[in-house]
Amino acid sequence: MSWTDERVETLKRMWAEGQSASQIAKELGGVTRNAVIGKVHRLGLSNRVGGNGSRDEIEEEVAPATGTTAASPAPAAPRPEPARPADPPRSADPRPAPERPAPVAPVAPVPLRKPLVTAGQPLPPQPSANEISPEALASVREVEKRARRLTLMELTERTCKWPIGDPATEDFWFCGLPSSPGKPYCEAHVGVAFQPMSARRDRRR
DNA sequence: CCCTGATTCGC
DNA sequence: GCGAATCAGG
Repeated sequence: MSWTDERVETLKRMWAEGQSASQIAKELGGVTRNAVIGKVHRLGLSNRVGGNGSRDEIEEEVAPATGTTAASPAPAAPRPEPARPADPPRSADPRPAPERPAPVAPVAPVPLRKPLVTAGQPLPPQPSANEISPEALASVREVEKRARRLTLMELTERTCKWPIGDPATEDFWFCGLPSSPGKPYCEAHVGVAFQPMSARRDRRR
């Protein structure tokens, strides 16, 4: 595989989206995450800066470094300190605003997520204490106490993706325990997710 | 152990 | 330019 324009484009897009190198490699196929990372660096977009506010330049280039540890006390960065846009803009302002209702914090501490998933159709499995073996149910209850409570983004190919709680509220997370190889759920949840046809024969009436 | 990105260096 | 091997972490 070679880096065609299209593949590079995909790489750039996914990298900008914050996808990991391994995910990108998987998507592209035919390359490893190392290849992706290597390419990312060659493209000069190693610093994953999409819209981050903290601009920390790492412009250190201590040249000498002769064998032993150079005891140079560091050049002491000059730090120009660009300009403090504190509030001088309102230079000749004879009558400052009476009062500011609120300082207004630049960032809301709480995302204020509520209707993340409005009551929709595709509510996942959710065992309805229906026709599930008692032992399997017990196992699930037990396991859910130890669930890792992962968020959607934290799931990987080998974490249990069993949803727990109400998707419409904050009380929602994914099991996250190690999933059975090749299965989407951990052992306990596999037990309730995949039922033999024989075991679930009619109940609809 | 799973994963992440960073770097090196022979090709 | 490429990417496996390796490094350095979480």
